[in-house]
Amino acid sequence: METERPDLGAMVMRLGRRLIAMEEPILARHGVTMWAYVVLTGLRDSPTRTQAALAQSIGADKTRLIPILDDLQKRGLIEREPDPADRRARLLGLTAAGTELHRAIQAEIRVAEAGLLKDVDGDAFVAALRALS
Amino acid sequence: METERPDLGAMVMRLGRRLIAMEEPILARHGVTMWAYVVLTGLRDSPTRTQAALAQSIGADKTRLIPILDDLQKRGLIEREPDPADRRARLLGLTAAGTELHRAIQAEIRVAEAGLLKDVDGDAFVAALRALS
DNA sequence: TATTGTTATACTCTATAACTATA
DNA sequence: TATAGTTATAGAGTATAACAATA
Repeated sequence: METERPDLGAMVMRLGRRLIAMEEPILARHGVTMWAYVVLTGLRDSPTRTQAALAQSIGADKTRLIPILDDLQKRGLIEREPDPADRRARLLGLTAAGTELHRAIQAEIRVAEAGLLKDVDGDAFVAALRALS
Repeated sequence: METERPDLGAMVMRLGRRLIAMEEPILARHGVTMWAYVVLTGLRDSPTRTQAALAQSIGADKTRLIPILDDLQKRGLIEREPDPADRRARLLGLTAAGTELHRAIQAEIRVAEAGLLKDVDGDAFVAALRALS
């Protein structure tokens, strides 16, 4: 039997805001926005794609991606070159610098997450969250 | 030891989007927006307040509240009358109809939530989520 | 003609600033 | 003068529509 509680949605949203507040200083210290970090993560997980496919995989609009990719490319964090086989498409991937930046940021985020999870059964929570998300 | 997994923030955001997608048809069927439902919930949890206090408690701007309150009042779901002791303030509360509408919506949401949680240890997940949020 | 990426535009959401009325 | 609520305005974020290059 379950006691009175807030809606799942309300709790998840509050936790989401808390996590963003936690991550934002880390991202800022490394000079990337949340979306830029999401892009780096997306490219690390699946390095070669068209921009449209990347946009869909991270849940963003393809037009929103463009200034983000422009910036990441200018800073040497991603590669972005026309596909020789179909010059309409752009092959995307992390550079060594991009890979390292992502690794560094994610490492800090993991430390912060561990601090948050230490009061609960973290493994069980993460397992359930993975199944639900 | 923890296996490779997405960031907590990414998973929580995905779950949040999933929950919103789940709730939206329920809310639409009852003719209320997400914010209107949040307002009803806020007033049920703590019936009497100023609009500014309500806004803060639900994490909204006070100016955003106004058209929502206008609509809820016009539909007879909330009471909103000047405080006799300080006529600048508006005393807010649910009407019987508002209480019943909120109850009906929340009941449907709980059913939908149960469907979602049936594949995981729901009680443990909710307990951890409460603690974290 | 269809598709990828891009640019230009419009729309939605949200917050800021200015105003009215009470105190 | 200070505060609650309201209205008007501006800003950020996002999506839609039009365009250029390639297939």
